[in-house]
Amino acid sequence: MPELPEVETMVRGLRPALAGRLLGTVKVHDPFLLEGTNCATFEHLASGRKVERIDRSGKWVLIILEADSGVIVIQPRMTGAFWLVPPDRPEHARLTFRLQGSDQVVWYCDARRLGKIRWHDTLGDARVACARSQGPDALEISRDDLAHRLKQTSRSIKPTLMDQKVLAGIGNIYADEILFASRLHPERVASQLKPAELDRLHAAVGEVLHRAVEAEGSSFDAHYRTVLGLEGGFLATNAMYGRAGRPCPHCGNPIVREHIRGLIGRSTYYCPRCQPPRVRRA
DNA sequence: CGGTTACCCTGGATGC
DNA sequence: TGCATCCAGGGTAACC
Repeated sequence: MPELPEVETMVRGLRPALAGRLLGTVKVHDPFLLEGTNCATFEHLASGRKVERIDRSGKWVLIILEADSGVIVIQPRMTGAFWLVPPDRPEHARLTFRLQGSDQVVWYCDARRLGKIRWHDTLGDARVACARSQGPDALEISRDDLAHRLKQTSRSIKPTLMDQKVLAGIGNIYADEILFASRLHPERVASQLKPAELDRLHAAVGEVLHRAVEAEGSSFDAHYRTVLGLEGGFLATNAMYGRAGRPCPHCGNPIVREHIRGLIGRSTYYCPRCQPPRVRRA
């Protein structure tokens, strides 16, 4: 469930706790999440290093160590989360960062163990790994780059927006909000959007994601919390996600929940009146 | 090769 | 009350 706004909230919360700090012991509690290296190697490489800064790439968290001595990349995927507050080890803790000269501990927890933890020797290696599986960040992509990328596929617009190789950061919740704000049906063919529709879509990507970052993301159950354990506020004000049968905030007609073509097993919420499958005649 | 589907994993909600 | 089933969905692999 962490999409771009939730991961951005994690990164902003981690910065004051980790940036510029010297790591003490780093401990992996669950080797299942670790890819490309073993626990002993990872712990040896990371422990005792100074954190230079925390970055985000799409839905990934990058913990960049000083003097290009390594990068820890964490993909929270569905249920990964960071915790600063609990003094004792929380449930589902998979990775622990202790800090030198402090009692502060940063926990990475992941109930469903879908998340991934990777070590990269250099920032260059980490950037290559990001670029291999992610397109431009959704908050940075230009209108023309987005338009060009959507032209390349005959898929529906919703699964295309959620394809991290097209642009990085959008998942199921924000795809629905963005398409509502753009007045586009989720099954519109990505390559057939008109220039005016591409304008609306590009504006909506930035507008919706910025609004969600301001609200510190979305929480619909205990899985996602900010690093202080607080709920994100986005779902208190959102238009579509989780609101089947309730009135569309624009036209008042009931919001529909469906499984759309190309996205089996995931719910899509939209307004059939405001988001018609084809362009209405003017 | 592009598009679609199955599967990974676990906890909470729902159904009988 | 208890057990089985379903559902959440990010991402990748395998499939057609």
